[in-house]
Amino acid sequence: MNKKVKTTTVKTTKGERKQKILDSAERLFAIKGFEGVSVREVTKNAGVDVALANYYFNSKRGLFDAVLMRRAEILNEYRMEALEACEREAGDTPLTVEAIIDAYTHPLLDRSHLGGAGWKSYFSLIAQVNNSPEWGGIMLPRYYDPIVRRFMDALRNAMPNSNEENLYWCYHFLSGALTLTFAETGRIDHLSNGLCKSKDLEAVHARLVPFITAGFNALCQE
Amino acid sequence: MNKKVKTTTVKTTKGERKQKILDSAERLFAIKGFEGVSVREVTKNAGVDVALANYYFNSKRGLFDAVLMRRAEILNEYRMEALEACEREAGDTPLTVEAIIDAYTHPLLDRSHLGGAGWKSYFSLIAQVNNSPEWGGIMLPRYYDPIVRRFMDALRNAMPNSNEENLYWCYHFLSGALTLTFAETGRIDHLSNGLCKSKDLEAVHARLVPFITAGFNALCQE
DNA sequence: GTCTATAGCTTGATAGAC
DNA sequence: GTCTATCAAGCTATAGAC
Repeated sequence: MNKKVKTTTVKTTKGERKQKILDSAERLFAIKGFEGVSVREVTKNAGVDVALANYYFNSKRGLFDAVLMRRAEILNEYRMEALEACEREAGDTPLTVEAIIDAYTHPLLDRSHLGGAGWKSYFSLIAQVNNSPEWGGIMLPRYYDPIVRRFMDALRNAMPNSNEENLYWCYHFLSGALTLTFAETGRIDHLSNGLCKSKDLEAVHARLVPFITAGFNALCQE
Repeated sequence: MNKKVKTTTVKTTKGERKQKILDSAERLFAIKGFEGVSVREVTKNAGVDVALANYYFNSKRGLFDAVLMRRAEILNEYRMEALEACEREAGDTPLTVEAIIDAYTHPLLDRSHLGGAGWKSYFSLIAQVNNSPEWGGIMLPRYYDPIVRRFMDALRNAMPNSNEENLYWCYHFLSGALTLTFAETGRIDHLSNGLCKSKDLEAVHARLVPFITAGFNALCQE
C-alpha cells in the first residue's frame, strides 16, 4: 500500500512535468507563434528545467507537434460522439444539415467554455496553423482529415443531389469562419465599437450555425 | 535635361532597393511568419546590404508594418472603386447583397490573378495576421476598418431590417472564409484528394459569393 | 546612401555529473 | 529523470568609414 502510493506519486509528478511543458508551450505558441517563442521561455514558464523539453519531445518541433496532437484526439472523440448522438436521435429519418454542422462546431463551444484556458489557447493556435501555408496543408490533414471525412459523408447523405466540389468548398468556408471565430482575436470588437464581443462565443455560435447552414443549402441543395 | 535624367535614375534606383526589400520581406514573412525570418535573410534575398533594412524601416517591426500597409492602401482603392461602380450601375434601385459581397471580394481575385506573386504572398500574410491574437485585433483594424465600415453601410442599406449585431457577425464569417481562401494553403486539395484545388481561385470565388450571400440573407433579411 | 565590422544577446541542442 | 554548464550559431541593431 505504501509502495503503491509512492509509485503513483512519482508517476504523477513525471506526467505533470510533461503536461506542464505542453500547457506552457500551448499558451505561448498561441500568443507568439512557433518561431516567436524559445524553448527556454516555455520551460521557464512551466517551472521546469530547460533540458527537459528536449528530453521529452526531442526537439522544439517535436514539442510543437505534441501540442497540436494532444487535444486533436480529444476533440475528434467529442465530435464523433456528437455526430453519433445525432444519428441515434434521428433514427430512420435523414439528418438535417443544421444538425450536422452543429455536431461539428458545438464541441468547440463546449471545450472553450468548460475546458479552461488551455483549450482557448489551442483553438487560437489551430486558427493560425489552418491559415499558414507551411503547416495548414500538412499538419491539419494529418490530425483532422479522418473525422472531417466522416462529417462529409454525413453531409453527402443529407444532401444526396449535391455537387461534390461544392460540398468541399462549403466545408472550406466553414473551416475559415469557424477557426477565426474560436481564435477570439478581438477584431470584431474593434470594428463594431464594442457592440459585438469576440469572447461571447455563445452569441457567435448561435449565428454561425444558421449562417453556414444557409450557405450549404444554397450551394448543395437543388 | 541631362540633369533631370540623372536625378530620375538615382531616385529610381533608391526606390527599387526599398521595394526589393519590401518584396523579399513580404514573400518570406508569408511563408515563415514574422519571427521565423531574420532581417539578414530578407536583405540577402533582396540582394541588398543588411544594414539597409534598418536604414529604410528603422526596425524589423517597422519593415513588417510597411509590408502590411503598402498593399492595403491599393486594395482599399480597388474595393472603393468596385463599390462605387455598383452604385453607379444600380442608379436609384437599391444594391443587392450579392453585388456588395462581390465588390468586396472580387478585387482580391483580380489582384491575385493580375498582380503576380507579390499579391499572393500578401494575401497569405493577411490570413495569418487576421487569425493572430497579437495582430488580428490591432493591425487589421488600423488598415481596413474604414473601408469595411463603408461596406457595412452599404449592407445596412441593402437590408434595412437587419439586426446590427447579426450584420457584424456575418461580416466576421465572411472575413474568415475570405482570408483562408486567398491564403491558398492546399488544405482542401489534400482533403478532397485533388478534386478541389486551392490555386483555382476562380472556382472558389464563384462559390464564395453565393455562399456568403445566402448566409447574410438568412440572418439579416427578415 | 551604402557598406563593413562588431557589439551584445539569445537561440536550439547536448554532454556529462548526479 | 533531472540539472548544470556550455557550445557554436544566429540574431537585431548600430557606430563609423566611405
